[in-house]
Amino acid sequence: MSEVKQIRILLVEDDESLGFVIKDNLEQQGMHVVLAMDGEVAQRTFTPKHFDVCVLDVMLPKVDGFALAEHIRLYDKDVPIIFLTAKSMKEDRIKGFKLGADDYMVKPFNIEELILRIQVFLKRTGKQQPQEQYQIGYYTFNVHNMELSARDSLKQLTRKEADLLKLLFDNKENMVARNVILKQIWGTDDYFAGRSMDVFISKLRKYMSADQRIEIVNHHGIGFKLTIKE
Amino acid sequence: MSEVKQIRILLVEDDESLGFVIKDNLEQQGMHVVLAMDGEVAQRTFTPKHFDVCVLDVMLPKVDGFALAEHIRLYDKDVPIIFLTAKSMKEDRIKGFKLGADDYMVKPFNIEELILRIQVFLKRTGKQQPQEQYQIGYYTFNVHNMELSARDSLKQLTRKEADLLKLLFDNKENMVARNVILKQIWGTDDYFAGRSMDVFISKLRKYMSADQRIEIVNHHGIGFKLTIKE
DNA sequence: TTTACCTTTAACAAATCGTTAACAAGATAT
DNA sequence: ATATCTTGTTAACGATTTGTTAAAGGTAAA
Repeated sequence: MSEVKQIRILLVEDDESLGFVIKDNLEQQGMHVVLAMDGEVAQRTFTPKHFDVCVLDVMLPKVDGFALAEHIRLYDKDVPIIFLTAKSMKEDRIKGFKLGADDYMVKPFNIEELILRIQVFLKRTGKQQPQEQYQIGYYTFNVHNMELSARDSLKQLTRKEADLLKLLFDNKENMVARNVILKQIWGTDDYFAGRSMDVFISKLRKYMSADQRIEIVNHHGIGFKLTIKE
Repeated sequence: MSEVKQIRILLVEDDESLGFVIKDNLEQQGMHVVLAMDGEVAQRTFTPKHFDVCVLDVMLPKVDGFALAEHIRLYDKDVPIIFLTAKSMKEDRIKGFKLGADDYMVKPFNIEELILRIQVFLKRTGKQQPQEQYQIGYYTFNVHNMELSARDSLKQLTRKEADLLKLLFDNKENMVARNVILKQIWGTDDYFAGRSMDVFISKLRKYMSADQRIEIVNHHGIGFKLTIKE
């Protein structure tokens, strides 16, 4: 089938917290994100043929988004550019499109929509997002499809099962505290959420019981740890 | 819609069964395929300006693929040539590329990838395929006409049915989230759009129910996945 | 306007998931 | 050692989601 490389995004955003929120979200999608906080740094960071999509704030210190886009276009006339702008002024929009902006989002925007638009470009340029596939013992865990497959079996996980397994795997060989799991996946860490979690741990153990090397161990009063022997 | 000429492919392959498999697949894409079983026949068959892409097996009886390429290049220095080669020998590749092979594939290869590479050439040379045709089990789905046809039947799909089927097929074997489908096709993801989508899913299932291998599976609260077994 | 066709809404059945309950088994502290 | 708290496991419940068919609503062509 087609090649699957990690998608690389250049994100230029001077608002630190927003920048990190976007970065986090895109990384959860399996993309690699380089975040630049001002236009000057971005200009130095940009390398032709390196990024698959650029996301630029319009208002930036030192070198603004439009100038940056011009710079990028000099070196790469194809890379999709998405502008982020605080106002919906038509002139901005037109100016942006003249410089070869391919899309444009008005703040505040929905991050899921940004992800969607990026994916549209990736598809258009024939690129594909890698699917996160974890190897757990002899199981393969496809995060996106929430499928846990072995040589002969395929178990469709539910959302919570998949979230929990991913969290444990992301911290494999390390203890994950009960309340960390609970807050992250259940949003609360009251008694019942805790019991619910225990039920899910039990389910995951059962699903993976065919591979003796995989263990979800409990530390009394602390939390759980996913270990894979050898 | 404007009239678009049918794409013509010259396929030279001495392995009869492989030849027919490739021919079938390309024809399902709406291309016209002339299959020659040896280099000599191919040489007589080739007419300048007639074919849009040539696909040549390297090892052929009588006149081999490289000699054939030389012959073709004499008369048409632009037509893209793709070599099929059983071995990945370096000398083979170098010899081929010098004679103007534009791409090559090592057997055994994925037919979908061959189709993809042909499409790259068609795009590059400004030619377009008259119509996208997808193979879904034993159905053929013509995106432009929105027709879903089997050996004996032909079902005219509506716009939404066709959009939905295309979206699912573009992500076949992968889960497509409900809200992704909804935003992309319905433009909104409110409750009623969701119910409407469920109705369309039900319709598509019914249309394709004759082929047991095709399944549109639901993952509770997540989305749908089109799978084609085998 | 009528007609034909497509999409949405409604209505009800069926399936699924997360939570809770209930009880057993471990672990820890007293 | 034993009382208390935590965890393991199974099953049942209830809420939500989905499957499906039919009716209603919309829209564009005749």
